[in-house]
Amino acid sequence: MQRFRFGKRQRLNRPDQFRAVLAWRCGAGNGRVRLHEAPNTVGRPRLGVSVPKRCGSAVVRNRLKRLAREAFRLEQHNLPPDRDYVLIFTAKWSKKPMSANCLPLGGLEYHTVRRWLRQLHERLDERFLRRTRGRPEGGS
RNA sequence: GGAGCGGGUCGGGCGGUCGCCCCGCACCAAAAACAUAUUGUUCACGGCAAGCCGAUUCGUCCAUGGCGGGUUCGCCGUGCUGGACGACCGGGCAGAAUGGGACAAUAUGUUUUUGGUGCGGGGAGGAAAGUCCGAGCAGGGCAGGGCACGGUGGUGGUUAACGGCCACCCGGAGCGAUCCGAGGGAAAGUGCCACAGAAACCACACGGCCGAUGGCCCCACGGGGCACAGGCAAAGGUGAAAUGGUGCGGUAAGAGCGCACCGCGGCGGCGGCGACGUCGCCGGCAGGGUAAACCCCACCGCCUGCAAGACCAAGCAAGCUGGUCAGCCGGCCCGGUCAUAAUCCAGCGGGUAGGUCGCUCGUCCGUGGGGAAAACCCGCGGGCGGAGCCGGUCGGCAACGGCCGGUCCAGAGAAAUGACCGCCCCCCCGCACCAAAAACAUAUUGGACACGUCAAACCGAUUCGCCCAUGACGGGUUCGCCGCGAUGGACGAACGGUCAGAACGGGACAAUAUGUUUUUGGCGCGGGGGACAGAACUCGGCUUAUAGACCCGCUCCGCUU
RNA sequence: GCGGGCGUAGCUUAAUGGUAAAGCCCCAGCCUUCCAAGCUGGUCAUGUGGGUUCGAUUCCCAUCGCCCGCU
Repeated sequence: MQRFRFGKRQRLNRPDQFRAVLAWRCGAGNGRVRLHEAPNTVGRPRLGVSVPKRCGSAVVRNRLKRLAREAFRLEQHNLPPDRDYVLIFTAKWSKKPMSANCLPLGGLEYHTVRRWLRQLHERLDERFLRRTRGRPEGGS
């Protein structure tokens, strides 16, 4: 029976970890979020979420991070375990549905974020494997 | 019932599954430390009886002689030599035995850390927000005064403190409940007041009025004229604002010149802690606005901020240059302090970007355990403090304070409170049903009504038409008659009456029934919505955002009793 | 977290408390065979809400938005 947990050891905690993932330069985005991947040697997939301040107020940013964590928690067994992931929210969200150039937060659910995560990972997977074979001892 | 004012409380609830952060307990795994045991290695680590030996030392006894002194000649004292015994010391027994230490390995136990599993407990707000004030706390080596600068600004109180809060005063808004007010000083000084206006604070210039009085002229002696002296400050369109306002008197014209009321100022009495109020008297006005312009007065204020600061680990280069009448409290001065640079200050260059504490009530005492320990850790009990929260009570109009009791349980650090489902609650929309009310339509019944209709026939002091008879009277005439008209009668039409009201029709309105629509309420189904907003060292306030729900007190208006 | 600063036409900037200015842009007209340039005229603003004042872009308070510095 698979457990769907997401503790502190499954997250990226330090700024240099984030920088290492982004320096691998393997990412894709869909206009609302970006996903980056990089190999690790820990033996479990790890996620780091980055929500910049332009996404909205503190309530909005907390909401986005919780949705991302919930999506990763339920999707983690479908992802390759030897990688680090960084999910970056890029669009501007708002609680008010009528705001200009803001996406409404009300209709966003974790299913949507989970679907984005899966689609972006499928787009990245082939590129990731090619780069890993290219430099087999790269991640020293 | 409607409209409104003030204050307070809450900020969806219950259940299930999965998940996050912190704390405690238990178990498992790993690592480290410590303790114990065993084994091994090692150590210029320690000790070892009796018997034996000895060129150690001491004591007792015996023997012998020497020396010195005394002598009662018996001997006494002292030392040396030899022997025996005893004690001590050294050697030896005596080491590859034994004890101890260090190190290593193994086993067991304990503790700590990390990870995992299970159980239990706790886990966002009234504003956590904005960062507008005030404090605690920390640092600036020591840390004070003045100036400058900044803030506040009715009075009294409250508080750790505040620009907060409470009560009162004054001014303004409102019918009112209530609300709003940076609300000291313009007679200390400076500045500004556009345009308009005679003039914006400076004289009363400009523009005016009068000419009573004096002067001049004329004269019919009643007076009139001139505007020279002189008097006056009322009118002067403007403006936000113009040297008190209105009215009456008064005058040559006028004027607080006089009076009344209002405003203003001064003095005094009374009430109040006070701001101030009130009463009386006096002054006749003593001179614009602006201090959220500079300023004056009173009071308050060091600066920096938990990314403060302390410790540990790692790393780098105790590097270079300059400074010393400096620098250290920064804008200035005084006072204070360090004392010439490894140490202080500034600049350049180099390294780190990890962890623990601060930090989530604090502190003290007693006791038990661990411990070398007064340190420190754990458990239990109690006390004290706190500007925390809740309740009660007392004082106070209140803010608030005193006392008593209970409670003090978020603590992350790329940053925890979430996701899904079900039921319930509140609001909105749609549909269906039920009930009530209203409107409309239809039907039936009743039906106010100064609403309308009614034939034929009959009647008529009505009107008209036509016919007949008579032809007054007037006019014309071709003398045949014509025209107009009166009267009477017949006929026809109209009009009025009778018939004819308890008839017929219309019909406000009322009742009943049915249907439609609307509104309200209830119930059911479906759909949508439930705000503002996320702790980051901690408190006290303020400000701002906020769907709604509930409670309390009060005001005004309308209706009913 | 703390400390500063700024919001004026579509854009860039002015403006002692007294009619909000200029350049570019846009629109219309003139000129030109047409375009450009030029000329003439016009439209368009003090972030928002209060307060002080006779009068606020300016002074004060609150609020919203943006920028910068410490780190």
